[in-house]
Amino acid sequence: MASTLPTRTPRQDNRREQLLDATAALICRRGYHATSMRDIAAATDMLPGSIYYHFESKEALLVAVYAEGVRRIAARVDAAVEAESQPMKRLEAACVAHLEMLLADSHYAQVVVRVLPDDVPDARARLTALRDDYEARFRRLVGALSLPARRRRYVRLALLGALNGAQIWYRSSGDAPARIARRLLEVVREPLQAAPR
Amino acid sequence: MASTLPTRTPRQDNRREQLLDATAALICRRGYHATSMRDIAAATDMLPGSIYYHFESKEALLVAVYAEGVRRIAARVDAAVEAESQPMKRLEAACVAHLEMLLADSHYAQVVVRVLPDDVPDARARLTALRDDYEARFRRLVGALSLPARRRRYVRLALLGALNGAQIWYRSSGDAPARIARRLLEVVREPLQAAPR
DNA sequence: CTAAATACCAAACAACCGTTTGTTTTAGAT
DNA sequence: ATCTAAAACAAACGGTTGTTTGGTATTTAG
Repeated sequence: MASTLPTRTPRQDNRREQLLDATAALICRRGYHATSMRDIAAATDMLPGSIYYHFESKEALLVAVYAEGVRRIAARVDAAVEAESQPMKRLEAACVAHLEMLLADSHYAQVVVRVLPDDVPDARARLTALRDDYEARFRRLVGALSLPARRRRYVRLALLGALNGAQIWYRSSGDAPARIARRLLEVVREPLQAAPR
Repeated sequence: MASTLPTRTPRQDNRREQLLDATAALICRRGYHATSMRDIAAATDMLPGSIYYHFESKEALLVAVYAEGVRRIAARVDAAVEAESQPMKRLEAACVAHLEMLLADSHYAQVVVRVLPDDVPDARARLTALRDDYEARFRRLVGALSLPARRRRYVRLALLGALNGAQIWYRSSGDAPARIARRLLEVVREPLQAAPR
């Protein structure tokens, strides 16, 4: 017990962060199961066993990346939201920030959406908790729109589904993430023609 | 070359279909990489090697399940759409059929949405082609709504994203798939309050 | 009835997996 | 300069992976 009591400050050449970066990049491109510890080691110029100095398991490494992903996208969204005051503008800012992180700026954030909790049964609970914590922001933002209560839930779910789905079809050659975000929000905001032809 | 020229009709006790069923069920629950050939064999009361009589590789097995998934959900959606004539009713029927298959009725259909083409690089092209073929239906259905041309694309993408996203949060204890589908379509159809508070 | 093709078993293959162990190098505090 | 903990190496562990090979019932068609 308490085998590492005499702890002094980490070295400056600590490569823990580098390890997280590489893992995020690999998992976000190929998925969790298709990424091996040896892949991660190679991307970091390490030997596979060395990773275990920093993380006790592959799963723990994933959870760390996932948590960092939530932290980063949440921070970016929060900052964007705080810059606006009108509820709809705040929601729009959140959507734009969310999608910029998800499509372009952060491998970490992409892992949060790409890795399904069911992919890693033993970490399922922790991953969903992290994700729920993040998505609570959208609950609040949609809640501020003064919609009928029973619509709120589906507006939020539709919006998040539409945004996250972009990860599948997005190409960097097309519309920029911010524009996509606004267009998708626009779909939810403005009515379709309701009359039959 | 042409090693299997003398082909006669398959036996009656052929278990190919059983194999596809088991694979669909397993992949839809745990994902492609987390499902091993031995898992599939066990679920079919076979030995792992025996699978290779029916499919030349694990990848080929996935592609077969995926293709069958597209076939089934497409058939169901087509039938539902044909029963309606008004464009919006047709789209609604498609959404309902899509989500019923995706959330409850078909493991095959669930595989189509759960397995990302990037999970299996060597089959990527075939999987995306199959998926695109299916989604073309929604392109046509949305196209019939007489929307401004530049909105069509994002309406389709938002709708499919919202529907497919339900696979993540759906619980059988909540709203039924058909109701969820109508609620999500409703979000796209009816305007949010646009005025600031 | 018989020949041939179907459908599977049984057993192994090499490669890869996540992880452990013992040792060595290296940086930072004293 | 010395000592210690941090951080990595080197090499292997047992287990699992997808797949192959050779043999054997079983069924169907002529």
